[in-house]
Amino acid sequence: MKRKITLKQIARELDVSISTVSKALKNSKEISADTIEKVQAFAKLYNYRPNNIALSLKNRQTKTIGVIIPDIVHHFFSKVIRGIETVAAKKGYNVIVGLSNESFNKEVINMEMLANGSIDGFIMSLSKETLKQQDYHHLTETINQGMPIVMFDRIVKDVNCDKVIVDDSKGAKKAVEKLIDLGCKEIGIITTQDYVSVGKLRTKGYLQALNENGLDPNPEIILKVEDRLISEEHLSEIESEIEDLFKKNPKMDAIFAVNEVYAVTALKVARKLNKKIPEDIQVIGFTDGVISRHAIPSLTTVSQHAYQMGAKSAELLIEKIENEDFSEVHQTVIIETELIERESTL
Amino acid sequence: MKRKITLKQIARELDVSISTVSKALKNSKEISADTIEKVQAFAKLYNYRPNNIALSLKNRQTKTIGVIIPDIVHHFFSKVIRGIETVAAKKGYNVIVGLSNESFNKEVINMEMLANGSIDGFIMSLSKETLKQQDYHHLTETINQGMPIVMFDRIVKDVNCDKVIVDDSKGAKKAVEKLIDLGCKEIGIITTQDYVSVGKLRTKGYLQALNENGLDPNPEIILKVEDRLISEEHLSEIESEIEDLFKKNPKMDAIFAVNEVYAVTALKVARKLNKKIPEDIQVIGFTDGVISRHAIPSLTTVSQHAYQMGAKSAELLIEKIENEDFSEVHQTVIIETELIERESTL
DNA sequence: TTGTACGCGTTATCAA
DNA sequence: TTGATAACGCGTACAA
Repeated sequence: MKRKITLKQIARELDVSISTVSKALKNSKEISADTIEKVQAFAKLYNYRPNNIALSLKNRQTKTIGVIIPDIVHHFFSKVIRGIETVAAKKGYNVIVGLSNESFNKEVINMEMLANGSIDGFIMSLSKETLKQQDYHHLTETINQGMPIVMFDRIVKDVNCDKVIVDDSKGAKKAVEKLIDLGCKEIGIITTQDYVSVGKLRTKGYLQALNENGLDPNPEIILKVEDRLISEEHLSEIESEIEDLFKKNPKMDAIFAVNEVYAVTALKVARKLNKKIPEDIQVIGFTDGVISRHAIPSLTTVSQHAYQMGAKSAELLIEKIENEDFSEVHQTVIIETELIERESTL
Repeated sequence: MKRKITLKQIARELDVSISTVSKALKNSKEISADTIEKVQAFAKLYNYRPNNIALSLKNRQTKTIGVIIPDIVHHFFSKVIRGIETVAAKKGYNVIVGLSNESFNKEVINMEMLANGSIDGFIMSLSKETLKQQDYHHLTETINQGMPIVMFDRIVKDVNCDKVIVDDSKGAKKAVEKLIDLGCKEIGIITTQDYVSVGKLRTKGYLQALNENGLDPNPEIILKVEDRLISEEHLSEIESEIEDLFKKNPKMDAIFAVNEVYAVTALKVARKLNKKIPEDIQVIGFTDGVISRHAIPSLTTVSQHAYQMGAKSAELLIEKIENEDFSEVHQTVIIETELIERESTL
């Protein structure tokens, strides 16, 4: 029930001034050994801790990082957060999380809420709606107010800030090349609508790999799944789109999927149609999460190193926060993807 | 580059006093229409927003909730967070996340860091180490300082605070009864070591179901997996423990697993040993996450309604924060589990 | 060696 | 109708 103790209360109890207490707690040599001991003993007894809010106000920095992501129930994003949190904790920062839920409005509201002094900088990945509307005023405004931002994964070029991305295009290309190496001739892709930047880039890599290897892209086996929230209620609709793809293209001998859910759904459809994996059809997915690891057969995937993306983002942001000098130069860090081979490829 | 604008700056520009500006922005009728208009126009132009930190200091409340969990890369916990965040956002609260990573020390450090004014209350689930050591001084101390705590899932009775749990024992019992109804006679369990409270309770429910149905528990088919971090490097060791279980008990016709990973690993082992699911062995897991949903065959599970647990926790906490009167009465809310039937049972 | 005064940004009370 | 002042909790330059 008792409220936290303050310098003022200690000062009153001990009949000294507030500043004496403050100094004594910091072992200032301005203060006599006697007083120091007395004050520290008392402070310890009452478990005194300076009030973070007061410190924030005084120092004009909160030692906390704001993270805004579209969704937290998502292996990729939660792993990024873990990376952020680890680095943040190491450097004495807290992490405050805002969820946009893929909505532009929630993204804006969350940012405005946090930008008014609650945090020292943002790490964020854009919502689909934001990407679609191409409205980035909330980003540019906070940047103009001198608050650093680091964007990761779902970024946008026009905004002038640090960025951490994966080479989506190259990662996809490597995956498709792997399939080609394994002898596949008719490689299908299950991807998203074009406005999702990462989906577009992965499709680009897919096409590049085909071209450079003298294979003609076949529009019949390029499936751009209609947009809806991944993984929840619409799974069965996605499934039937994929089933169509399989049925109409019996000669297809490989699938590259731009995310886990599409990949594992392909697995499911294949099983339903009595196609053996990897013997009849080989499958590679993008994003290495629990679904891929625990799928049966386990999925070969392109790992984005989500943890490293988070860690790197946090490093960049904290560097900017603590080093005003760097505020003009922005860098884009590319995290290398890695092909993790498992059972869904030969 | 420009720093956020403050009342003081507006006052200086407009050559009025700070308090006049403050009142004008609040449409106080103490202020003349002229002044109000002038001030508001200026404020709008410069996009004035009150500084949250200053408000927190003044109002002695931060409007943010601290959440401490063992791991965020975990479907259950991230779903809880989503529930917390939704309710928090609706009531104007922010969510700050601390990860204990199953370590007692990190849990304590995180709490101390946040307890010094950064937040208005905690929502937390204990780390395994804390459960093991049974040291809860960090909880009781913060409670004594008047900061409300809501514990969920991995709770402990001795601590006097609001709690949100699932009826683990009952949920497990229902699952095992289902298996019995389906004709299973030799139902094995894959569970954790006893100090993990939820594992112990689920095992208890399993035993109850057997007893009440006249089945003798067979210690041979009760596997308490050695403790290690789920899901990461030690998967193959868990797998071989489970494989042993299967091989030594060929008559076993069902498995109840206390979490998703154990359940899906059982699936894998069964496949390896050419046991058909659900024809030869039926499987039910606890915790309804992506792994279960996307497994092939998809897993019948006991859903804990993680989202509701988070939402309820947030409601309880905010009620305590905003209603000092309630601070003495603590309640324990039990969220009903639900059996979600899928392909791994007949 | 200790204390006073000020500032961080805001609001509330009271005085002008 | 407006403004000065105090207070939230802290740290520090400067005065005593």
